[in-house]
Amino acid sequence: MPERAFTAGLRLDRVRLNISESTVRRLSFYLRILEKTGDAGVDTLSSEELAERTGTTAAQVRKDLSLFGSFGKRGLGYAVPQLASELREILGLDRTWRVALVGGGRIGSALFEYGGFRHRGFEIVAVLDADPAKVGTIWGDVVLSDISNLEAVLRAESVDIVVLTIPAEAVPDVLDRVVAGGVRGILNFAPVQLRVPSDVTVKDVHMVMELEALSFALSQTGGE
Amino acid sequence: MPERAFTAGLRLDRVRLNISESTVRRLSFYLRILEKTGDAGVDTLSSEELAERTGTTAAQVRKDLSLFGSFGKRGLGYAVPQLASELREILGLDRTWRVALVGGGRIGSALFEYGGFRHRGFEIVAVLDADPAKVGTIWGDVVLSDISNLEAVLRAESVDIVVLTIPAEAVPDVLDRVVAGGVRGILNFAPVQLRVPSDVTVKDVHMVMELEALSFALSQTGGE
DNA sequence: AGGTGTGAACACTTTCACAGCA
DNA sequence: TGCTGTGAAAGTGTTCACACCT
Repeated sequence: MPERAFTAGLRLDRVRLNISESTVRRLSFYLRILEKTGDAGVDTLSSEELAERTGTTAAQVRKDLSLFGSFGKRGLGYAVPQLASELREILGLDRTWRVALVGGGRIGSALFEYGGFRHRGFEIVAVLDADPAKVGTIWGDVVLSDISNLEAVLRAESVDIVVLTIPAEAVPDVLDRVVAGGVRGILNFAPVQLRVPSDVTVKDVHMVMELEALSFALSQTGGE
Repeated sequence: MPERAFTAGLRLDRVRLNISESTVRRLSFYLRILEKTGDAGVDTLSSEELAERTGTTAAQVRKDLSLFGSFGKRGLGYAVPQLASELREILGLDRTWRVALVGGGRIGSALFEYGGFRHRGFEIVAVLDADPAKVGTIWGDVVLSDISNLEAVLRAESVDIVVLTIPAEAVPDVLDRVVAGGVRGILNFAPVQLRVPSDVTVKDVHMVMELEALSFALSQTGGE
């Protein structure tokens, strides 16, 4: 792995440091804003401006960034393209990730159709489902595989990340085989707790739970 | 030692108390587990068992529940149907919520197709889009409306919650009109920060940011 | 004995406030 | 002067440990 002398010390720190979930989510948001303002021809942004556009505070922005290095210029702010490039490297977005979609049902096909993943470097290289009627159908430039070949497909395609959109009942069996297939990152849409080895990272997207949280919030304020 | 008021006052406290995001998300998860185990014929669950199934700790479960009342029986645990019913009431799920889907593009139509919302009491009563070619098309039992009628449709259908699946550029204008339409809950899929009055609640679903968080996690451990 | 409810301790995150540099 | 980078303070959320009840 190539190292740059300039930031070499910081690079090493970051594996030891415990970077919080919330910090990472904000970094991703900062990057989005930087790309957007960069396209608009702006070449410098202050922590204050970044904070305003991402709904946080200037101090928070500076703290988040300072965990990884000193990217700003005092009195000026941050150089947009440079910081964007740093963030891409920090987030591991300076490469393409190979993604398998496990579950070709409604959510699965929706995510595939959506297409927003590919633009940001997440390429769907395989789609799998248990339904024999779906196996062999063409999805974009991918042929849907039988989930019984899960491990083999994951290894053959060098899959880094699995997007899991199967029903809750199917999870225990499929999850074991995803892990056995060497995958260490899972984006989970099934409304169950995934139990995985500590070297596997899971991020959950639970839309219904978010709706229920809205329901809670509306009930609170509405009842006053 | 100061004497505490008897538990009768807790219901009232709950509007004043600040319940954290994470607590609400866990409550929603507890409810799911309770419904699942209830269907399986189990009628008592300990905090330990609930914790195990939701990926948290027994102390956390008890703390979360104790914010709203004393629902358990010492030495026994929690009665499944009773606690489920309490949680539904706490979360405001003892009613139906009227939802409008604003944005009939890929994500929007995917969410509509998905159908998982209706089962949990979130009924989609309107779909809106700016594309003239889509206006008038039939979505289930709903006719897609022109987004230029947004406020009127929201009021006519007594919409409680908007699911926002429009492109980032369209957000500022549409958001103002959603708020003007009297909606106080928004499930946002657009990758921008929504600025809303304090009586409006927003929950974000940012799938690409979750993928980027996975990318970060994989880059960290992979480099060691 | 067994498991809840809860104050107190602890850990983590955010905000403050200001030194230091362009 | 303007804005970053960062220790210290404040605030929030989680875990511990045990009294208490069935």
